[in-house]
Amino acid sequence: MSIVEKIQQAAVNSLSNLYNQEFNASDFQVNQTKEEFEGDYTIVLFSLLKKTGQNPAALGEQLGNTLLNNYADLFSQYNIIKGFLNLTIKDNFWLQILKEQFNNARYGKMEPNQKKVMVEYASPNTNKPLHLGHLRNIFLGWSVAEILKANGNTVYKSCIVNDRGIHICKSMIAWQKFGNGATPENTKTKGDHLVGEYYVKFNDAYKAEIKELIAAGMDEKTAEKESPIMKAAQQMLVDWEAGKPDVMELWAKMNGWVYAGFDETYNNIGADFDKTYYESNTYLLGKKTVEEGLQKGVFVQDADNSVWIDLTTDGLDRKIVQRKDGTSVYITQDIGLAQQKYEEYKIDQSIYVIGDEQNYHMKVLKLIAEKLHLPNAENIYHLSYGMVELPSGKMKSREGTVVDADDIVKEMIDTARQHTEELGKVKDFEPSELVQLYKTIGLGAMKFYLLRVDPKKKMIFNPQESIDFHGFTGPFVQYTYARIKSILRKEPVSNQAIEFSTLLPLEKDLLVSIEQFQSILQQAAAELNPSALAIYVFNLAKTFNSFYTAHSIANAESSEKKQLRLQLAQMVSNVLKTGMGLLGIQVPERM
RNA sequence: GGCCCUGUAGUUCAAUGGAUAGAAUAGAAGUUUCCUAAACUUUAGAUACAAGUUCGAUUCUUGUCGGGGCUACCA
Repeated sequence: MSIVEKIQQAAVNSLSNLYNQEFNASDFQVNQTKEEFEGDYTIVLFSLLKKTGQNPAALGEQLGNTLLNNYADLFSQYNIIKGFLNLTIKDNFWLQILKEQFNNARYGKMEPNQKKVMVEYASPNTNKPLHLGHLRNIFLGWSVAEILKANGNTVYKSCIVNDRGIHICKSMIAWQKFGNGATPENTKTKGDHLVGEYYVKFNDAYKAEIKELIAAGMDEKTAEKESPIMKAAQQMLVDWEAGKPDVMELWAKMNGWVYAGFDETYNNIGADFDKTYYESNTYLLGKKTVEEGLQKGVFVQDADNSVWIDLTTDGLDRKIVQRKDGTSVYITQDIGLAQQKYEEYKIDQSIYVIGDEQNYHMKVLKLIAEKLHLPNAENIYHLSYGMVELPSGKMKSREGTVVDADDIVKEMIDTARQHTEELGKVKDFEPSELVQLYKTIGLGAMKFYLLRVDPKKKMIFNPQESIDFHGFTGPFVQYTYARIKSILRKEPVSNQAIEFSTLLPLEKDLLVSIEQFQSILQQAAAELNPSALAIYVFNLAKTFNSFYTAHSIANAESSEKKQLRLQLAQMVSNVLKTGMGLLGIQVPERM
């Protein structure tokens, strides 16, 4: 039980006795006491005034007194300012945590429970490489999955690869036309980048053709339709759906290049999946669902045979679920896949990490699933995150402002190397250790920068700021960790329990913060919000740095103090490592 | 047009309806014979506007003004 819950429980018991009424924990708002007041935690009294018929001062006295008398092991003193009852927790409480947990590397993580969750994330198209927006998605999805695991859930990470459709055919046509047999090997180009180049070439050729046709007297709309290269792409899609062998072969070959490229990127940034779905396998799913939906009267068929769902009573529109030619649309296969996920894994919750531009789509998906009474429909959850923008505005492929994922990662690692070399602290490092260190720092900075913001909000990616290694950044936390490890290498922690006495303010601050770790983990899981964890870890590191500057560990005032501080430092390092790990960020032993 | 999101220091971000709105960075001033100065300390600086609900509003409601997204027989 957390200290906040303990306080709430104690308050419930106290007031229930005093007033012979029912109170529950949520009646008591317990906050950390503001720095300018004396105390550790504060009970806000205002909301209790009506129920007790007291004024704040009287109620505060009464409650404070009772708590002090009945929970003498927990509270040492209290004071009341306006409607706030400030409580000071006994040092012994904090010291007890240290005593029991200082050697527990798993501190904060929870025991396994029965819940199974799937987190779908990344979900790229195979016609171009990953970009900065994908990185936010990937870091977020991965971290949320790990946070849920740390809370005891069984988690499956999944990915749906968008490997079919007109966009893929565009790259294929352009490669046929302009490729001259180019392969990743003979061009020394990463496969996803190579395919992306042909996607761009297609669009260039397409634009040129339109221009030509317009010059020949055609109007723009017709020109767009009559462009030979576009017609060829459309024909290719038809051929693909018909399974034409040479088209299938080319498709498999080029997708293979892309997958190899993606795998390299995933590997490099530490993303992994338990299950990968391919749209080419799922796009026919959901046809049966359409049948059933018609039977149930959830869907209606128009005269031209297209199938629709009317969501106007839910404040949305009429939405198509099957074309007049009988083919599935995007949402149909999503319904099918949602069912398949459930059947395969019997999941209790299905989380989709998808940008907020698809809010409407996901709302429709869930509504349809509910109306069809699909199992676990109510547990479909769209983890909607905001777009990543540049200081100059939105990324636009047309204007060439899209930040490539591989490029930016490389740039971060390069900057880490450059900066580390300037500091000149790594003269005795092995070359392999250096490579690892630069990657740890560069990726750490990148991940922290993208995860420290509330996922729901759109964010600005400022290239200059993102490679800053000072302040609210990943490297700041990593540095704190490395400093602790440096001490612990020289001064081993004794495994013997030590009887401690009293705590200095900064020592207590650290323990108060450490105590909150599990609550933060629970909060991050409940909100599916890694930024809560990032902020927490940063604050803990900051507190430690203040402590480090103010008090010596190795040359502490007494051997008892030294042991206390060593254990404290070890606990901080454990929490930092666990917390950063859940963000997908490694921490170096030295830097 | 309809639906949804959003507006906090110069900038990027915090704040389950609670105390004097926190950080970081940029600015100003300092700290190294002492465990890693990628650090620490001090300082100045903000809730778009207007009503309402409340003991109390950055938070909830309404309106005004900004910014963004969605609204395809695309995915």
